[in-house]
Amino acid sequence: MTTPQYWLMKSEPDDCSIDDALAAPEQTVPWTGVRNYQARNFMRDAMRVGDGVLFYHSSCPEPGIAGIARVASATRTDPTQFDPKSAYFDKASKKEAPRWLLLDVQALRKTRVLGLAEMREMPALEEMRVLQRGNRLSITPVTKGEWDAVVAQLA
DNA sequence: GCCAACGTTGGC
DNA sequence: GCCAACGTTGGC
Repeated sequence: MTTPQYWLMKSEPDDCSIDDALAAPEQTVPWTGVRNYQARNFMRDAMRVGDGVLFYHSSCPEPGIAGIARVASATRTDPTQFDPKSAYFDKASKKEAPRWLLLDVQALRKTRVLGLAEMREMPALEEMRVLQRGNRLSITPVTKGEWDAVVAQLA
């Protein structure tokens, strides 16, 4: 039994919002489109079923945390890398050695949006990975302290 | 649309 | 292995 871990996962709401995830079967969506090795390695090497996920809306009018979710599966091959019609197609990825993985994310509840500006005002989030200058990772680790502070702020 | 910041690619 | 050029991310 390992201690639960916490993550923040960015999604463009035009692509998959917290509402979309809640409306999916079992409130679960395959997290397609991760095309960054560091983020992939988090999924493959560190994320475990049951880990907490802050569901973050990016590239939208109101960026911020929009819901709470959980990791719902281990990793498997992301099929969109082999689909020439997909925006996530990767012509350099070979079937016999897929580069990209996904895992399932289960939405648990929608929250009010905890916006970026409000997050930056929270002392408990001062060192939060996603808020660091220049961060572009779509999946970042969240400490228990940060998780608790976010959940309390949303309550 | 702008632009800062970063990751990846590819020539050498 | 270096590093310039390029593409992408993502807030504003």
